[in-house]
Formats: sequence, C-alpha cells, structure tokens
Amino acid sequence: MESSSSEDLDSETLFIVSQTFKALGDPTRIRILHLLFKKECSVNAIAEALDIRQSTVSHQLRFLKNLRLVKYRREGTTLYYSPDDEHVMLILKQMIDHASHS
Amino acid sequence: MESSSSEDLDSETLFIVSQTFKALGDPTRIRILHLLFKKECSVNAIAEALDIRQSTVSHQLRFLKNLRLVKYRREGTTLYYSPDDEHVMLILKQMIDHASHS
DNA sequence: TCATTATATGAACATATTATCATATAAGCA
DNA sequence: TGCTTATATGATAATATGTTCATATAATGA
Repeated sequence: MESSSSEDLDSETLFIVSQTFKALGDPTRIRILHLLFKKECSVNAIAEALDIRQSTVSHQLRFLKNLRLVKYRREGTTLYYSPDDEHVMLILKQMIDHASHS
Repeated sequence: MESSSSEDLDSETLFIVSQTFKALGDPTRIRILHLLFKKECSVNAIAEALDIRQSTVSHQLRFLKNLRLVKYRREGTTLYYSPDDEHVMLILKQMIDHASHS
C-alpha cells in the first residue's frame, strides 16, 4: 500500500498537490470557496456577497474550474457555481478550523 | 460551536489559512516537508537529497519556520529541522494521497 | 586566534500572480 | 432582429514570489 510519507513523490503528484494548494493559497479564492460551502451561487451573487469585481470572480472561477475544484450548472444566462471536489473542500474546512483555533 | 462552513471568515483566520496554503503551494517546500516526514534533516542534507542550493533551502526553511511549520534543534554547527505542526502535516499527507489516487 | 564547516542573509533578477478596465460573447425576450 | 442581462476574455500594470550569487554569521576545534 503506497503511503504519502514513505515514498518519493513523483513529479505528477507533486505538480497536482502544489497546484491545488496554490489554489487554496489566495484569500479571494478561499472566500469564494467558503461561500460555496453554504450554497451554490451565481457569479454576480459571489461578486456582491464578497464585494469584488465580477471580472475578478470570473477569472478566479476559471482558475478553480481548471483544477476541477468547482463546477457550474446553467439556468438561462445565469451560471450557478458549486464545489466539485469534496475531499479538497474537507481539507479547506480542516485548515479553517485549525487556524481559527490558534 | 463555531464551524468553518456556517460562519463568515474573520480576516485573521483568512490570513492564516491563505498563508499556510501558500506555504504548501510550492513544489520545493512540499519536497522539503515530505522529506522531513521521514526523519529530521540538516540543511545540507536537504539540499543534497533534493539537489537544490543550500541558500534556497535556507530561505524556504525560514519561510516555513515563520509559519511555525518546522522547528529545529542545534547540534554543534548543524541544525536539524523537523515538522512542527502535526495537523498541517496531516493535511499535506491527505492531499498527497488524494492527488496520487487521481 | 585562525581555519573550517554549517547555516543565514541581502540584493538582484526573472517570472508568476492578481486585480482591473474595456470589451466580447451568449442566452433570453420584446 | 435588436435590447438587456449575465458571464467570459484579453491586455495591462502593480505586486509578489522563487532562485541565485556573494557574503556574513556562528560554532567548533587545532
């Protein structure tokens, strides 16, 4: 059974891990994901809730989408975004709890 | 009981979380931490094991030290570094396992 | 003290990242 | 078709980041 601590990291795993953590390493993206914990949101709803520009939200959602951390469904012209990686979301929750306890 | 998913993020927590994930969002730092999983290492040992410059290792260790992710003990002129945040190390392991399964 | 070994530091450079503005695209409806 | 709303995209500028070189510091032992 492979274990994360007993073997060398192959370069592909290293790349995915660093990219994913990088995605979580920005306050704006964390706020977006944290908002999506509660409910799916449209792009404009996110922008309004977090008081950031629509284009900023759209750019960051594309970033998160590329890493398959979020997905969306369309309803007319509106796109509703939601989390798409339960495990990474769980990791984010853990870190938030860890940090808020320190 | 506070929960990471049901309340707003205060700015201090947001800062800590993003900084910590940023620390994990670099391949070199991940490799260093992954090496330290197995055993404490001197700066030079890390540099040799990973084939990177001593000064690079030292800079990254300072980064990790500032976030209290690593600590060290001195033995003569040699500093042995080791992990200093079990929870964050656990999160790193989870992500590595998650990524290597995908 | 002087030389040696191990580590840390500062400056510089190249590259990456982030937010913003302006504009484009896409869907729905009159 | 033309208008409106929602979202995406491209270019740009400011800032942040990561590595390297050169050098400084710190501990040890002859």
